[in-house]
Amino acid sequence: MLEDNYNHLEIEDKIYDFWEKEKLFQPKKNNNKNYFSIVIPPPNVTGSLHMGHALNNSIQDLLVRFYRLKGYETLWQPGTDHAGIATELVVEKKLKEKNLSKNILGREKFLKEVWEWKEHSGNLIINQLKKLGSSCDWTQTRFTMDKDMSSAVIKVFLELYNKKLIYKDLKLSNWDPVLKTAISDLEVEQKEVNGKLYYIKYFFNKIDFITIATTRPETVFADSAIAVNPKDNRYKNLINKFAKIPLIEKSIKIIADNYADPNHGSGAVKITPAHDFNDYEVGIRHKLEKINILEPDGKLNNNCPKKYQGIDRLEARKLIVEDLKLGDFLEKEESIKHSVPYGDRSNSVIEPYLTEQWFLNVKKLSSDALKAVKNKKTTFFPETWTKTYNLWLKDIKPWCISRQIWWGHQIPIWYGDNGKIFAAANKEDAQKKADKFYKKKNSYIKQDLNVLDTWFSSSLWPFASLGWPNKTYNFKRFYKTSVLVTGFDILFFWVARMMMMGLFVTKKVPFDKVYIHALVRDEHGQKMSKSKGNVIDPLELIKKYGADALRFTLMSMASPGRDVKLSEERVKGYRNFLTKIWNVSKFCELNNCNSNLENSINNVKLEVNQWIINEYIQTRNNIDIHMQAFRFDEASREIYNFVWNTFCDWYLEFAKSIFYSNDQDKIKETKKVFGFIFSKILISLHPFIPFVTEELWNKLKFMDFFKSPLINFTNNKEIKIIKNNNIQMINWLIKIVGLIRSTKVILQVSPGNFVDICVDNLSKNKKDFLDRNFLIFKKASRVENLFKKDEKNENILSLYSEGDAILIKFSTEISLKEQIAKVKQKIDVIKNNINISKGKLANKSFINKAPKDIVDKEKDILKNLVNDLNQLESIISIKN
RNA sequence: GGGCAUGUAGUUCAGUGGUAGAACGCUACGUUGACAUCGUAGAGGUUGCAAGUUCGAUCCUUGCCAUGCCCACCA
Repeated sequence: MLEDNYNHLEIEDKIYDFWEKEKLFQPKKNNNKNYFSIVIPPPNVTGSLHMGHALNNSIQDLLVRFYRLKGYETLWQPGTDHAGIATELVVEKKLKEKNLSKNILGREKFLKEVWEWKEHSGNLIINQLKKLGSSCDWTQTRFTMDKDMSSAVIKVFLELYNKKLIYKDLKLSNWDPVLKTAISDLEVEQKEVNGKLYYIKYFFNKIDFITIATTRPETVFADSAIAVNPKDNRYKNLINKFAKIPLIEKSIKIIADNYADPNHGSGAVKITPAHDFNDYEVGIRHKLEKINILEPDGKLNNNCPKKYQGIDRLEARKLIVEDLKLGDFLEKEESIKHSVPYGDRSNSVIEPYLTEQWFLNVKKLSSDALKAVKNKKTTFFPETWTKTYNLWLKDIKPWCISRQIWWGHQIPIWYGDNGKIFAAANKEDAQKKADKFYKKKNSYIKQDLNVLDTWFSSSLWPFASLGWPNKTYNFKRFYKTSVLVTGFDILFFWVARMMMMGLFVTKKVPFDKVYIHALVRDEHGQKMSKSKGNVIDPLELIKKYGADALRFTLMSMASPGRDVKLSEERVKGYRNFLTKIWNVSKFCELNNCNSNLENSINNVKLEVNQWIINEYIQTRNNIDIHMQAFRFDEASREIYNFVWNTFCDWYLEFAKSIFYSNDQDKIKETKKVFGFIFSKILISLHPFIPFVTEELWNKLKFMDFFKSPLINFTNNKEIKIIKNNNIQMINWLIKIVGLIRSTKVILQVSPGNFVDICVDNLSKNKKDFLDRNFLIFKKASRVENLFKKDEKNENILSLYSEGDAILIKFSTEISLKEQIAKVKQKIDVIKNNINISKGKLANKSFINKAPKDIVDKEKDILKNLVNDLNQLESIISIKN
């Protein structure tokens, strides 16, 4: 027996263990060409599940389960990402608690710590994904720092290096002084802040000076010129003269360059090639000296006066401004709003900093990536993201791929004496190369200390996680992958780079389609953040309402191109849906509705049973259409409406009437159909709410019957719509029931009261239909008997709807006041509609230009309206 | 500065060139047989504003307004 209430806490873990133990997440090999594969966006190994993951993985699991049930050979490839900087920060924080630091430990010991941390906490996120119901093939789980993944990374690096697409360069890069590493352009966030613009005087002699404006006065020591616009008449005569940098009295030249904007600041700008990207370019044009004034940690170095050395640049700024004031070098200061670059991980001010870094020439790779999307080898959904993708790739800059941290793939480059470079897959190979070059044994080599940007290995994920470069079954069978499901926030970081690398390495696009979902926000549309305190923890919701409820909520709200605004109320609502389904199955069990019908569906005779079969097929077809179009919101709505509004509200009630009758044939057939459709419902619902459906499949013995757990039940015999026009008339019957019910409410007759009706004025077809289906009609409408139309009684009323007329007789006195008022209201509405309709039909252009079926439809509408109007008016005249 | 979205019921969102839909919420009422985590009925709309195309626009076009996001730059 089924328990009274659905208890997700007991069931979800139990069901998950069952799936996992039975190895039901592994691809079921088939010999047809249909396969479906997804690689998971690997979560950070040290991360924990947030609402974005919940949405992302619910969508993936929905797709994977949907296609698995369709009989596709299906793989969901899982894994985690080593997340270089993020993980290093976490471990460093841990060390700090123990009064340790990575520098105290040294590289080797530190990395050991990180590995230990990974072993210790790396399964957390995976276990959380399991809570959600994710049906990944965990036996294939990969980690981006695993041996295989690492050798894939090195192989690709060397290939790119040998093609000269990876190169080393000394130039300005974004430098994070807290993390003490270079970062890529993408990792820099511009933030609008309140700052000051300082106007500083550079003197030519004791009296004359030129004023420049800067937001960064601390960089004066790095100045190597002052630029003015050659067309700027104010400064024309100063070009090629020398002015002195305040505080250090160093002379720098005034140069002419179009970069100087006469309308900006004072029109004269100081040029600091080593600390500003634009100035760097100017410096190259004018062959200016690059003076670096910062230590890697952002403190001023010995290129600055002693007084400021060792002081952080932001602190030094204040000191220098004070000193400029004292020396009368400061003309004025202005408060301004300007944007300042911040590191997305450390949240510190990023410095343009002159260092030697490794770069990947992505420009060369981008053209194939653009072409592939243009030729629709890969398509985006929603399509509009294509534009964003194109825009970014068209204007792509070299990717700085080296990081001065320790946790990551160390760059496979070795240096010999004099900095001679040996690129090799491992130390032995490098040694051999070096020895050959230096013509001696055990020549000195040292590996490059840098590691690769985490996104470098991530960009290889679709093929490397499937086993490349080995010719594994999974790689051959499942690449290119079917869909990539991801958020728009990593479109550049990840998606575009995977496209480039995938095409470069495998010559194939890594995925057929890219589904881009939006952000999950709170119910007011606010971004969830710890500081706002509006973070909804998916695990808490799962605990409270079940993973199924959370999943269904997320799917129902996953409308394309829109953020998901999540409120707990919604989750509660869908929890109720689960309860509803649970209760249907109790009904199913109570009435022994469990049978296979697939082979005898053509023998179903009752119209109501034929009707529900057709309604189901229609629903299933619609779900298929929506799923293929990535309309998970529409798909979930479709099944929700069918289950609740069609199956429960009507069919189940109809079935009751039959079950409680004496007609054994009808009972037998209806029980079969009820069980059959319910089993189909469980199948259709399973991708959305896998736990409860699997549990019920099992409990209702569908599993015994179909010889398969629901998760990979694929023996779906095609069932077809039953062709019989009368079946549709169940919907008409439902409308008549509604008419009787609402009439009772208007007249304030208790809904429990029975009435008699007269249907003599209906068409023969409808009368016959009602007669055949009187059993189910009777209970739903609470109609006791039929009466003849010549009967006279005070309590008889006519009801009209769309050309149908029935009489209704109440057993008690009724007050018609309410009804009359209602009818008058209705008459007004109809009159108004008649006017609109008449106006349309009187319009010659409409008649001539509108399509014929529209005009005919309009004529029909008018006919029905006039008909209803006449009948309604006759009621009023009688009752008055 | 450039670009991309989004404005529809109280709220969150669908949808359609031909009489505007759902869920939640709200109101009233409860028919013994799965379910009160329920059922029945109902109220609720100038589809952001304006112009254009059209026989007809909520839908297509343009402009404006509002909101959100992305990219670039800002001495």
